[in-house]
Amino acid sequence: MFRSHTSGQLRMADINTEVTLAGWVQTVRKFGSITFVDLRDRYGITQLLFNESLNAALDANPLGREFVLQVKGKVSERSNKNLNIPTGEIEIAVSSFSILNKSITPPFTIQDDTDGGDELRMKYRFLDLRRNAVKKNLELRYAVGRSTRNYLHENDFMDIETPFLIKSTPEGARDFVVPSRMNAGQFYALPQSPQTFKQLLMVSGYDRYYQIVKCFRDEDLRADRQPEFTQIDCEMCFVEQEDILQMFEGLVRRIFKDVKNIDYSEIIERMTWEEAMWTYGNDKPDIRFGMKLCNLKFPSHTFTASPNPSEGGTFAKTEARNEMYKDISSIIASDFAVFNDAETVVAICIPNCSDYSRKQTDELIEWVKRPQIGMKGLAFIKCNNDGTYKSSIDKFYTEEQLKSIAATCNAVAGDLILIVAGAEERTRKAASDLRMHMGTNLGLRKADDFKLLWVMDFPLFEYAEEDNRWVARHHPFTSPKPSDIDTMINNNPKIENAAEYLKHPYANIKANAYDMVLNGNEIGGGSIRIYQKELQQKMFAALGMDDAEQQHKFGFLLGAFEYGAPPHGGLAFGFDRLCAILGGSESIRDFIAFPKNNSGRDVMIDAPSTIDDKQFEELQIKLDLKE
RNA sequence: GGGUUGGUAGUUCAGUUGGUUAGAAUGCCGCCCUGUCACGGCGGAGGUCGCGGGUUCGAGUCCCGUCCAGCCCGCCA
Repeated sequence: MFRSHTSGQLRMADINTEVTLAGWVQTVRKFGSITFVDLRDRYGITQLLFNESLNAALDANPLGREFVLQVKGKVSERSNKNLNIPTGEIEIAVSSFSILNKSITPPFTIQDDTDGGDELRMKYRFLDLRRNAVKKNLELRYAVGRSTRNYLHENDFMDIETPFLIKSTPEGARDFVVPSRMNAGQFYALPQSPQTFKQLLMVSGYDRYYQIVKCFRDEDLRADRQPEFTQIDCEMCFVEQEDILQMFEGLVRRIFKDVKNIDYSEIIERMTWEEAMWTYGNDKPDIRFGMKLCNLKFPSHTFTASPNPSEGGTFAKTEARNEMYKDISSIIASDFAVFNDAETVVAICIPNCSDYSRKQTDELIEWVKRPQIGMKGLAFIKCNNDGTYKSSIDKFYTEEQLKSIAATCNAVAGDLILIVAGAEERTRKAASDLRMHMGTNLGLRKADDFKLLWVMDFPLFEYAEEDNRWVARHHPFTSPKPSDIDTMINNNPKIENAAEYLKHPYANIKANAYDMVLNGNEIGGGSIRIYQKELQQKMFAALGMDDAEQQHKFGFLLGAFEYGAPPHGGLAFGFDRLCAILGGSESIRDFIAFPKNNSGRDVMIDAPSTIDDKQFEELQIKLDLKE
């Protein structure tokens, strides 16, 4: 028996028990003739006391950090207690010890506040994982997974594995490919998601499926994006959108309860994509704080009629909306060339910031001028507490006009209005980025404050400029809104005038698709799928696939749809990201045991790497790298 | 593909206007210490200033190139 107890287990009640512990040496504190050692394992730290009688043995077998140590001894009450740790009232009076293995000096300290930098920690990830801080994240991940499995199991979902070696269908993200030895010159692809397999499982009648599953995408990385990542992948049949939303609201509430002990009982807000873009400039808005966008000028065709579930009616018919904004539009249309030439002018009202100094406003101007934001500048209006206005556009607008702009922005005395102007898409995004930036600056984005949101009714198609064609915004299996099916069937997808693609009927087709958003992060997304062969073919055709290509890429799916495919839909959560947000982190890396770095490298095992000539021979592949 | 920040002791960092022998903390090694728990005290070792080139009497510092890492944009159905 290596150990009778763990290092996190023993308490006052265990006094005088003879125990055997095994673990790693955290620290050695020598006091002449007595020595204290902190012994660490996954469960905690227990102090060991080596008294005078063991000095000769310790001299012969000196201990060092991270040595693997086994000790026998008696649990004793400490004369000086450390109430900061659970085992702090006791210690082990060691009677004998054995060094099970030595360690060289670790390159960084195995502590919560380690001195190790990211690069080093990743190279020695096996040591980093010994740290409490990382262990806690993996424990949280395990808890989220357990909670998920329990909930889905209780709701009759069945966990079914799907293959990793599948067919490359480069629609959307870039595939990772794997050469086939037995089929020389041919390649498997690793799945970007089990999408088509879970749909086939629906055809097979497994009406509630789930899988916590690895997915692979060969795209550039970010703090919250890894080339291999994990999804909670779910699909149901005989359901409408509402059934799915309800089911997975339930899952998220359960996870909050199980993992964070939070009763998330409030209604989860719903917002159309158009509303999100109009009021937040972003399809995954952080609704923990206000500072919504104030649209002062905009292209009249944007965000046309769109149902708004939260108001039970229409968001704003184009004409009615344009009428509503007529007055402010005419004020904005002054002599100020920047606003006059701009397609879009958007303001954000920052509460209680009218006292910003020149330096602070200059910093914001520099911030929006960075290439990542790409604005030419930033105008501001300070709504002073004395009722006057001080702005960077005083030359172009009268006090009365500034007052009207401020009123449109719902600004009150003490507020600071920031205004960006330019091309619609970029400006809206810049306004959104600025809003998030200010939210962070003002401390309105607290890691322990959680706000869920559904964003719904996404556009079905997106325009791909480089190919001058439509691409599926979600994926090509997403169904259009029933009311838009005719538009899709009766119109030619061909785009005659690339500059005016927004006027093509396809630009306004909405999808039965929904994203779940948590604190400004997309944590899950899904859709009601197409289940009729004809509509699916129409969809593929809309994306520019002829019959032959459809058969080559998705013949299996079209074929399956001929054998009684049920109506179905589903959703997938980004498991890593969900864990990171619940853990209060922006980066998912610390919630993955062995993550890759920014360049997609595993610096610990040094992958990817070259392969042997013999392997190339077996694959019948010759390496000929392009310049 | 682009932007940006960084790379100096095992580690985390400082290093002024270009100027003597590149510093601190921590870790490591040695000695001392019977109640520490961030133990303490004394002493010691430890540097290809990422790499290459240039400017200069002189470069960690300035310039050019390059590699690596972090963050972001593009990309990510």
